[in-house]
Amino acid sequence: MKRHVLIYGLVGGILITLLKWTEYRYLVVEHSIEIYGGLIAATFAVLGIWLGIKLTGTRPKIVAKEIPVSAGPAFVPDGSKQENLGITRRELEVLELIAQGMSNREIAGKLYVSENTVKTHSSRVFDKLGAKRRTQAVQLGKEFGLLP
Amino acid sequence: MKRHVLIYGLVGGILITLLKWTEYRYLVVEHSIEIYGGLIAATFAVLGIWLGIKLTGTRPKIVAKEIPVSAGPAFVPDGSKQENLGITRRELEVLELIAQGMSNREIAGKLYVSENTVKTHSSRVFDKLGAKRRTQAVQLGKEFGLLP
DNA sequence: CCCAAAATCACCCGAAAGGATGACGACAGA
DNA sequence: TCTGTCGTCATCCTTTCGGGTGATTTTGGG
Repeated sequence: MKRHVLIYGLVGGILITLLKWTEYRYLVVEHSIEIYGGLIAATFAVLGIWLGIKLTGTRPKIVAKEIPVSAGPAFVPDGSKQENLGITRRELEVLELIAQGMSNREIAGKLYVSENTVKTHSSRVFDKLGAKRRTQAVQLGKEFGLLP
Repeated sequence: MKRHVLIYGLVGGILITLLKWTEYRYLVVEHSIEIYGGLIAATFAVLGIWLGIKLTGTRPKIVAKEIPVSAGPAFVPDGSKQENLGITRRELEVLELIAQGMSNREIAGKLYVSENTVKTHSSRVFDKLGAKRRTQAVQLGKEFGLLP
């Protein structure tokens, strides 16, 4: 900032010297006073504008700009975990429906199979997950990345 | 922006008129030319600075500012939802433990109460959530923002 | 074609969960 | 002080779950 003021003063000095010279050169001319004034006005106006821009332009106003970032992680089922746990498609399917709060009977209806079938699937998936209850199976399923 | 240029022109006109007047008034005085020039210089310098500031000040530089936003979801329990559903502290507490996959017996042990007490709490919270099963209660609890 | 894995279904039994109801003490607010 | 809510516990009964076992059918890969 000090640099600008210094430059401004310097340029001012040079201008004054210059004007002093033009003064003696054009004072004889009629209406030279208007030309002289206009010149000074124009010069200092430009100079002022430049100074003004310099004074404020280098200090950018900080504007908070909200950036959405990521809203939904977009769940992707962990196929590798599913594999090394030996969980089959059907079993995972049943687990998902369990996680949605459905009963064995409801799941059986949705999958067009008997309730007993659902029970075997769920029993197996509980075994593989190491769960004793369906709520625990859901919890573990999420931890393993099998469920959203 | 156009307004500023207009004001600038107007002030300029007034200044010129003013200077025209001072010209005839002080031209007789020795060295009035220097005073005159200085006056114009100062005036237009100030004017220029003002214009420069106006020209740049209203155009704030946009600086991207990353705002954490997500990263850690940092779950906050929805107290209002809990209230307008009429769910008490204890009931929510039981619901949370259910969501972690615990059995009624385990919950009873953890809370130092009888299993029957846990069953009443869970029954009540199921009622208030409109759930028929504990897995469904967990699912609904998450949807209502009561659980992480 | 054959085999292994997967999916299907059945039956039994015990454990867990859930519904309904009643009761009692603590505590806060009217 | 009276009342309502909350938390606690119990009992009875039904439903759902989960474990165990066995069996049949489908299906995909060698």
